[in-house]
Amino acid sequence: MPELPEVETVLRGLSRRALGRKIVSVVVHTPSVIAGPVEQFMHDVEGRRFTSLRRKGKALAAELRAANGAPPTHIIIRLGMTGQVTIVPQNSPLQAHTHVRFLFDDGGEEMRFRDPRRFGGIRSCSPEELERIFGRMGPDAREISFEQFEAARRGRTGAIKGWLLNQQMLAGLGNIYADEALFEAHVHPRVVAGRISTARSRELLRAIHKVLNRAVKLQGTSFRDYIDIEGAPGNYGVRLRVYQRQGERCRRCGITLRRIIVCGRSSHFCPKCQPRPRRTAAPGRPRKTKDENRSSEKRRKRAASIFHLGARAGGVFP
DNA sequence: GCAAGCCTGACC
DNA sequence: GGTCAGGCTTGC
Repeated sequence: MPELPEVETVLRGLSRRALGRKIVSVVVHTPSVIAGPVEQFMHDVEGRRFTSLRRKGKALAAELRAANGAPPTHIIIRLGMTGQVTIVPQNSPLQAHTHVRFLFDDGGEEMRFRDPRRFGGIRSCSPEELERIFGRMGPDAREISFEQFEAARRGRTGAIKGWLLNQQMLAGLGNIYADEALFEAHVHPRVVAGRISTARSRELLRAIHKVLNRAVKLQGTSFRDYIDIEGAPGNYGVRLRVYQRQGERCRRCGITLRRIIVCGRSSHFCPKCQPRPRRTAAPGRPRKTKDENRSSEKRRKRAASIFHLGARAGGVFP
């Protein structure tokens, strides 16, 4: 799954292969993956050149500039669970679930956004909107200082696992690296975030940085769908210690690894290396189920909402 | 049936 | 305000 290291790998690939190139036209096969009006998106992108790339957490942003000196626009790409960005010849066969194509003016190539599960999406925005969206996220997980980490963690009553996955606390961890870092730091996923000792917390942040840095070096983990810009898988898979290894032996102590659900997410851990705390986060109560039918309207709203674009920020409640 | 990221909304 | 279940999607 694309988490911080996978997005970083895509960014590095794009800076080699897309930076400086001009997009002559955009083909949108699946409008619902674009947040906001498609015409606006095409207008913001066509005829502009990739001038810089940024990443925060799992979000990738590209700055686009026109030749006439108009203010720059940005596109933000979220890969979701199965998103892929590749650069291929324009005549290469179109794979199923290819949603958007950005045609370059030189060399007969194009950038493609493909996403079978459609949890990802793309939007265009102004520099100000980009700052607003990035500003809503916590510090990037690779850059967060221990002081920032502690300030965000203090007083939290939920499980550490859910806290690590909350992008407003720190941005970039998903299920794989959250589990790997918790194992590395000997922390049980159900420990109450705010009750971790300062010493242990320091270990945890060190583990997060270690796991992420190593994964960046190995160009990410390809669990199912992830590939880089050239279509190559990541190499961190062989380094996984707990993720999806339930039933297998812990490489550290030999005991059988387990899988439990914490905050609705599968969590893989070693019962011996990550002992269960005496006090755990209280599980949430069962909620009423919503009896709503799926609709294209709902899908459109969701595409907008993953970038905070929907009714809340857009029109109805400005 | 399960996996995932990330939103909304129901609860405290 | 914090916390977390539910739901979206589709291939395995």
